[in-house]
Amino acid sequence: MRIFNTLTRQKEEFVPIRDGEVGIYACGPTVYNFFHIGNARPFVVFDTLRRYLLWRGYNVTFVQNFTDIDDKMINRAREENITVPELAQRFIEEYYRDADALGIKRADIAPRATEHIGDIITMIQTLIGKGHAYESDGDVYFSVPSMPEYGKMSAQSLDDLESGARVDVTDRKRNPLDFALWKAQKPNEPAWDSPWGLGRPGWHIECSAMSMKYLGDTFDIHAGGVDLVFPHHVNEVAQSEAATGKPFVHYWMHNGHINVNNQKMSKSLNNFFTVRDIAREYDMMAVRLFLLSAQYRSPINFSEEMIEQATNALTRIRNAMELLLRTQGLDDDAGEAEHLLIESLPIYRKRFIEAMDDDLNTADALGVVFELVREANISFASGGSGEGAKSTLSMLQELLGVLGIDAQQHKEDIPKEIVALAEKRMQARDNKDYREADRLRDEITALGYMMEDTVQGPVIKKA
RNA sequence: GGCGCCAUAGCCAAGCGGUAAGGCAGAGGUCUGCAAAACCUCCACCCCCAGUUCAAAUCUGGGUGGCGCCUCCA
Repeated sequence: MRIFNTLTRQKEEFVPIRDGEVGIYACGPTVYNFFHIGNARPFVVFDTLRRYLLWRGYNVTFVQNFTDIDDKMINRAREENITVPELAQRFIEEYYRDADALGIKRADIAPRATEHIGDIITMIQTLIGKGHAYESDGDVYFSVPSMPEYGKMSAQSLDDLESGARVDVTDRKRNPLDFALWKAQKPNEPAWDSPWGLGRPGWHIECSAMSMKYLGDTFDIHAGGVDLVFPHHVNEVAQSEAATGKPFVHYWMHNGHINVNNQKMSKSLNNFFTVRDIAREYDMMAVRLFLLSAQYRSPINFSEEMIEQATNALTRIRNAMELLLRTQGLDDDAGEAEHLLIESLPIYRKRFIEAMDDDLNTADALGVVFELVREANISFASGGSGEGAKSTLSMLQELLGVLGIDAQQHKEDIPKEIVALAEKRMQARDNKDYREADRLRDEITALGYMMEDTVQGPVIKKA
């Protein structure tokens, strides 16, 4: 597999540190609110990466943190008049509710910053001991000039950064670029005891401490949104490598943004859509399909129209799967088209792999899936062998499963009254009383269901 | 000001030197009692201008237009 590595700004062949094993750390949410569709992109994209690597036979350890202490947490807790831990607990639960709906597998390890204060303190002590950090009035800062390579990943030299520095200038810092590892307690803030007095960890240090704790000093893949490259990830690299003297991460992956009207979606512009709100109106699997419809590094525009397009595309997949499902019960002879399709199933798999191997090109991979859908429709339109339908369906499900798209229509019980109406309609139809049949179908439609007459008989679906 | 990214049909989106995948929408048709679904056909001189090459959407240079990062941010 080839992965675009932000470190080198090019696609590189992915070679894991240990054969057959992959360690991935993905920056998770700050749990102070519902997450928006822009937040959802990395969750879905890197979940897809994980699923793909697992499918290819790797033993994957996937770590995604919860940031449960920072300014946003403290402010929000105050507004809500609850404690920070209460806020965190609530939005971790809400995170899982939305993430589950999007088909995001739960991380193998989901560490919380507040549960790793000890690890963080130990790491800060190491940095101070090695001369890469210093205490100042209860704060601890990382000394950026102590790492000459600083900023390499963001393609910015120390000089560039210094000239354009817009960071807070505090007299506690020796250099404006230095960043906080530990922040002394301010009035009414949650705090933990430390060698520098009461305080709390800075943002960047938690990811370094937790990722290395669970994945080792050097691990394979670290992922997140592009906006995290600087300063978050740059700082992680600096402090981690300063602490261990070893390379921190081999491959850095960064997803592009989701825009609204070609503008970045952000809280300050107030143009964001939470996944929770979208879920009220749209199928979450369509949302996932939308998120995977472009290669993960390119920016994509969010709009209702895009979700509707994805919804219709999803329906096309579902229709084909239903056709295959119905055909499974049949015992017709396989036609020529079917034979050809069955023979070419491995080719679809191969093309799918080629697409995914190319830096997780899900857009291309989806193209392969849709071609398979069309061939399935052609081959099984008027019957076919149950066996053939079964293998086609399982290939389709396998590929969709890698993308995390559960296209299986969830079997809902059709209410008895609807079934009764459908039976009456069948009788009317058999009697060639089409007027009555159509009237009954309209009635069913009005009740929120759909009737379709297929080769295998009538089908009732929820509209 | 510094550092990057992008520009393919009405809307999305692959393509990475050999003559434009796929999805949505639209038009016509086939099938069907009618619908629906499905299938078939149609719908792109790849932002502009130069250059390299037998051959460029694909490489180079220059424009133009959009976006991002440099500050909390997925």
